[in-house]
Amino acid sequence: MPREHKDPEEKIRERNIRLIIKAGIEIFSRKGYDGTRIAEIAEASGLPKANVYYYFSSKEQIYTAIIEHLLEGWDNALKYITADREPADAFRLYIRAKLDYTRKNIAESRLFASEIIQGARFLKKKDRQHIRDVTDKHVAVVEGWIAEGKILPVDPRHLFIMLWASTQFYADFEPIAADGLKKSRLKVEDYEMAAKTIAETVLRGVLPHA
Amino acid sequence: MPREHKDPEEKIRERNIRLIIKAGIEIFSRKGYDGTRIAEIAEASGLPKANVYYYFSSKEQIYTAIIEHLLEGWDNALKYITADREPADAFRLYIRAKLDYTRKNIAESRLFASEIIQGARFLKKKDRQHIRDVTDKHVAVVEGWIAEGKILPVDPRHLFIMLWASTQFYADFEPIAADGLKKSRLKVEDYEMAAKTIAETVLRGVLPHA
DNA sequence: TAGTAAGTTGACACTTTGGTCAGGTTTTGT
DNA sequence: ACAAAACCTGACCAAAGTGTCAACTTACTA
Repeated sequence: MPREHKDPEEKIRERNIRLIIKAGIEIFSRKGYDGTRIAEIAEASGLPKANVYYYFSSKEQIYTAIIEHLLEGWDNALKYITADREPADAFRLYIRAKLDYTRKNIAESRLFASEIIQGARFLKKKDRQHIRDVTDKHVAVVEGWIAEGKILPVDPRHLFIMLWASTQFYADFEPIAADGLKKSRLKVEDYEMAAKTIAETVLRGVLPHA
Repeated sequence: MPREHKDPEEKIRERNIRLIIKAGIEIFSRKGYDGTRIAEIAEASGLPKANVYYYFSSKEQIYTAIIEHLLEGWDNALKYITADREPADAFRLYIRAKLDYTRKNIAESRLFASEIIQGARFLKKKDRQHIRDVTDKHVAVVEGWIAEGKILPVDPRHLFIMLWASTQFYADFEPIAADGLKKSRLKVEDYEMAAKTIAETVLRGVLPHA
């Protein structure tokens, strides 16, 4: 067990932890929790295994640190659904931001997906609660729009699941998405086309008249 | 290595293989490939580990047998997109069938998702080709509908990804879907509501006038 | 610049795991 | 009933995995 350190802002410490987290994201995302070996994280981060254990007392601690870390980044893409925007703009921004974020953070996305598929074993209660709170807020906004007649009456929760699922898919299931698009790998243009298709379809699906 | 057997329809063999596959689906889906231990599959299937190895020569062989097995079942839900149907009916049937299949085969769905997230390491070339072929066929049908003016010009490939992603999500990411819906677990009604929302939204999104 | 805190690491202990095997029992065909 | 084929399994490896530790080096501080 590593000793308690005093914790001013240290240089070496920060750098090494960053390296470990970065390597961890990459490897956990490809191998899942159980499939990942600390030795591999050590190698990928350029540190000897024992040094990894100097900073983290267990595999689980590395993993949960990563989960914590990626949940922070998540929130940013989800801030576009606000009542003062027009629904069309809000959804378009949301879809683009989400696709952009997942494209630039594919490993994190997959790691999170892996964690959920395997039953959210290490996702803390407070983190799940946070996700629920954010969802509730967005749902309330959509319900407001429905009440104002700005969008058609559609179940907001299922609607968000649709958006989340559709945007997430390109990163999490890239091999299948690429096969479906007849590409060998996805490029930026594919993500742009995805944003366009999802936005157009969903907007026509929820906006009145049109 | 197990010897070659003559292979008439055997009773014991079939039963044991079925038990192993069944247990394997359950455990591989929860733990991923690397996280699964043969001993656990053995225990869950009620057979001693050595007996499992009597029927399968390696962990990988069990795993690929399962993948093969679930891809067969997959095709059935995907047969509803045919040119002689009206688009609205075809999409509705497709969405319902897909959600139904995933709901009744959650473990398989997750296993497949796990496999893809981890880079489709064991998905054979021919299986990927098969998926591509089926997609191509469906894409052609949708393109036909577009040419006839029966649906709006939308990228068929991204459209199918949207549908696949949305339907898949409820099974693969059940904890998150449940959180999003403010339920502790998903029930049949939730899947029905999902089908309704997805179908309504997408249909309004791709059908003309409406 | 001396002393202490922080960081580093090879080697090791212990456990788990995939896979093997030799010899046993049951089933099947004749 | 007999032999052959199919089936079963406890005991056993070698490899790989997690986590530990004592001794060493480097970095900071007064």
